[in-house]
Amino acid sequence: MRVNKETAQKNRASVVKAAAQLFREHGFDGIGISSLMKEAGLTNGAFYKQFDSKDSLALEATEFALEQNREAWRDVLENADGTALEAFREWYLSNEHIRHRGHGCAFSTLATEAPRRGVDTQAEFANAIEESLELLCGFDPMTRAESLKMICTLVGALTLARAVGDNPLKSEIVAAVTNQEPN
Amino acid sequence: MRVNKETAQKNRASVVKAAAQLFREHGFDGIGISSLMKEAGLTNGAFYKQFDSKDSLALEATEFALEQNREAWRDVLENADGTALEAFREWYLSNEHIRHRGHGCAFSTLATEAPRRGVDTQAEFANAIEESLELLCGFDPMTRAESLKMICTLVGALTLARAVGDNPLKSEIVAAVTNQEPN
DNA sequence: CTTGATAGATTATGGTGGTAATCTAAAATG
DNA sequence: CATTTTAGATTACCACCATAATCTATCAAG
Repeated sequence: MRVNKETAQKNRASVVKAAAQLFREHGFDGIGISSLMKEAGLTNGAFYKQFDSKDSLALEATEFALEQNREAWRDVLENADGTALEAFREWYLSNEHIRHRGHGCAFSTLATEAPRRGVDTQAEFANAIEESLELLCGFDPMTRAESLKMICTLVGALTLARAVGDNPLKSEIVAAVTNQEPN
Repeated sequence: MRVNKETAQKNRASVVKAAAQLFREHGFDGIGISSLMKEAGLTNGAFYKQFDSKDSLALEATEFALEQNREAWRDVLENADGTALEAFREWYLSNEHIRHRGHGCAFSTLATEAPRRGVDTQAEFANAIEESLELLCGFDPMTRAESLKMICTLVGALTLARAVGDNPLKSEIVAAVTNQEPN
């Protein structure tokens, strides 16, 4: 049945949000439209009234996840207790973040999908990295290159820490990158 | 028709090899058994005479890819022209490597799949990282932590460089991590 | 208040995926 | 050489998937 324009907008947004989470958890090919819609509280049929195709949703969901990223980064950097950089590193490699892929850094979870997808997705990634980079540069006296390198290190560390399961290497990776003793 | 044991072994190996490539390119969910078998020069039906399931092949293919990794690393480190470390970094972030996901570093291409797969896969990852780490430590005067951090940086850089397509950020990422001027 | 438009539900549809049964011809066994 | 075994080919099966048609009830416009 029809719903008012406001509800329709909200529903659409909730699909994008659910997709942004589930794609990060399962990959684009790891989750289907029906599961996606169910998670958003809707059914199959509503999908094509809002989106052209799964691919088009994938692009939107990627944008959304990358935007969430930037907001989270800004939030952590702005509300840091000690130095912004230290706080950021520790938040980024916290056990919480390692555990929750669906709400975590989209660089780690979606970057490997980008090369298989279209140039639009890749442009989104480039754009998001650029903005995140500028954000980071603004908060600490680092050159662009230094900041960029730090992003690479953190993304690699998060990805690998997740890949080893509960192996001791996980703590060792975190420690090596945050310059602390492994626990 | 039946083939001799030697040929059967070779065929099996070629399936694992093809899988190791195609999984890196398309992800585990991005490629099907039939495509896999065709790439190996066989047909659908032969698959279940050699493997229990797609999942079991995924595990073997991951092992294989990770083993290829270690060999490639050793090769580059041993036959370096200048310092082993420099040569390694440059090889790792070469345009060749960035371009060819199917034959490139499995840390970058398969690590995000590991958390969704079983503990076996994760243990394989931990093992492979450990061995690669020891390899690296042996070649240059770096602590374990330093080597581990370097691996994270390189994996992150490769992954992100691939994600941005042909955007200028690609060269910038490579430059930032290899400490050279962006071209 | 009537009427046309439409978001979402229900229900197809065609294709593909993993898996398995059957067939076949060659290899292994004795 | 006769028999049994089996790797691979052919074909089938069932589930699931992306997509689409149809139905329905509400919204929006007049």
